Amino acid sequence: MTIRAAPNTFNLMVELHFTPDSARLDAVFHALGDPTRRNMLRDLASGQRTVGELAAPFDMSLAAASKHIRSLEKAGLVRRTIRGRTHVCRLEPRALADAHQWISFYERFWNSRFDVLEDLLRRADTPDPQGDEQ
Amino acid sequence: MTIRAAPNTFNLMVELHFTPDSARLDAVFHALGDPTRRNMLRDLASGQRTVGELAAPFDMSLAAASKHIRSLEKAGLVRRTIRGRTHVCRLEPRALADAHQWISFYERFWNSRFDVLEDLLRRADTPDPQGDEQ
DNA sequence: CGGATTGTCAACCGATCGGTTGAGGATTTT
DNA sequence: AAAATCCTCAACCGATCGGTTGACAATCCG
Repeated sequence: MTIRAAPNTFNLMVELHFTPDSARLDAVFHALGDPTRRNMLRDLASGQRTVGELAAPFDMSLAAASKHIRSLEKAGLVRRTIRGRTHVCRLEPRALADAHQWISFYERFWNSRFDVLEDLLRRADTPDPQGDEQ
Repeated sequence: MTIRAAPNTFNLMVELHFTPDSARLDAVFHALGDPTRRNMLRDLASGQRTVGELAAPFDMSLAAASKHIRSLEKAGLVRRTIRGRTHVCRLEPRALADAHQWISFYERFWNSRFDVLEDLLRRADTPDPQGDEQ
């Protein structure tokens, strides 16, 4: 009889090439991939908003907007506090910072003074078989 | 008889609250919202890769990986040049820069020394009706 | 030529997405 | 108590997503 680690969520995620980090980024980028939700975030940058206020600018049912907000919440981009019958939403910048940082890894590829050189280097590491392109 | 602007794609997009800019961000964030595609970008940061090389690390068919690459391409995150029978992919940093810049708008919400003050100010612009929270 | 190699395409599948409607819970207002 | 307000929930719908398989186009190699 061998001692085996009990299967758990974390092992599963590792096995499937997921990390908690990756799962969060999935949710954040997915949330950002919709213009309605991006507009809601813009709105929240000016201050807290109720669900109704967030929904107002959009030509859709309140239920639909509510789902968008829920998705923002799931991604950690928005926090909600219930005050009586109204739900007040605030921007939660941490998740945005995470996404920002992830993208920052690639910053050197667009804002370095050595753009051209770097590009050449990146191309060079697969030797060019002197063929025509296209 | 009135002179009316001929309907065109741009007008349609404006009317529907889309801008070309927004559509691009949709594609970019959507592409980034999948761990397979993010891993592919990481790979491309080390140099150009063929479709086969990009697909190799993943436990999925080549056709599936090919679709991911296509989605990265559609988002402008990757450029492809066909060289004989192999397709060589390179990172295209501009789209990433756009996404990065979009998120940067919110930078003040996470890295300012006035985090707490700003938060108070954002909360303050909707007057607090002295009620209990939750 | 014939056979690998590289990659796309089209059809299909189940799951998720983004929207709707209707019902109703909870709270506030009258 | 009754009505209005704020919002969620559940069921449903068509479209898109992420994967599969099989066929095949194109190129390289023997």
